[in-house]
Amino acid sequence: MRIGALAREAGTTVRTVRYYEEIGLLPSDPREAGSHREYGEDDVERLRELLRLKSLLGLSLDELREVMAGEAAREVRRREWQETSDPAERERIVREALEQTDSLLELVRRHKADVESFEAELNERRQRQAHKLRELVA
Amino acid sequence: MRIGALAREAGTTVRTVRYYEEIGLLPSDPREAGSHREYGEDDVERLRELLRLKSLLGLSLDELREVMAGEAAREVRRREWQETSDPAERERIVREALEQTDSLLELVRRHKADVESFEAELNERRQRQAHKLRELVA
DNA sequence: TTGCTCCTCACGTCACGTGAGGTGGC
DNA sequence: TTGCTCCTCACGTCACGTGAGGTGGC
Repeated sequence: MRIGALAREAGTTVRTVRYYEEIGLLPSDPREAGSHREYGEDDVERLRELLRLKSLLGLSLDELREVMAGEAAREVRRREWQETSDPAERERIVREALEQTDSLLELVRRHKADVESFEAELNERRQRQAHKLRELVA
Repeated sequence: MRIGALAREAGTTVRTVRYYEEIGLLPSDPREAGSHREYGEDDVERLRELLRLKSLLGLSLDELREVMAGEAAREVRRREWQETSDPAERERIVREALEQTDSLLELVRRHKADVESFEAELNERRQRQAHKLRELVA
């Protein structure tokens, strides 16, 4: 899969993918200078998650880098998982993955709470306006 | 109220206020060159609303300008309201205000739906991980 | 061979941050 | 008079957009 396909699948532009690689948000396995980049399905997923965290929660690329420290660890965990069959090891890996998911959920819920409080404020405003309208029509 | 107080009250910086004035998001009543800007309580409210629409929904300043066409109209409505006592006129004004509030609510609800669908996806991921953990421990 | 996509500079833009140097009001 | 805040340039930065000019793969 080349860069154009990746960008299309993830819903962004080729330039954004190159920029994310430049600043280290996406992996840049060493290529011959001028040769094409190659990507897989997990790159699509990773990029999609980055884009959603950015557009929905408004995180900066620096903040994304911190969150993605967890995401990079996620891939490492997958590989470790394949390489071990020790149940104790596997349990540790799953517990780490759970922690990462929980911290993302925390972020999303906090943001949702802010959105809901704004929504509530607008609803009150609507109530007042509707009330005023009823007064006038009555 | 001067620019520093306005920025503090609204939770932003002096530079941002000046920039918003420069691009026409905040009013720039003509001053003598070099003299101080003056603001009131409604400027605080307007700025707060701008900042929330930007940070929560991720709107660009161009998009804010469109939304604020409605907000500017809101102030105009307030003045019109004071100047008329004709019930038909007043009814029209309130109906316009309601429409503006409803369109903001639409924006907020759409965004909230996106956030909730991301939250749901993370919750599913959490479920799968918790399930895997139970398998390992059992 | 012809299109389409890819590559690397490199300058432009949006939304401000951050001094530089100077002036106004309690 | 001394601080603090204000003012206007103006250059810097972050997260890309947008060509310019050239190369690679079906």
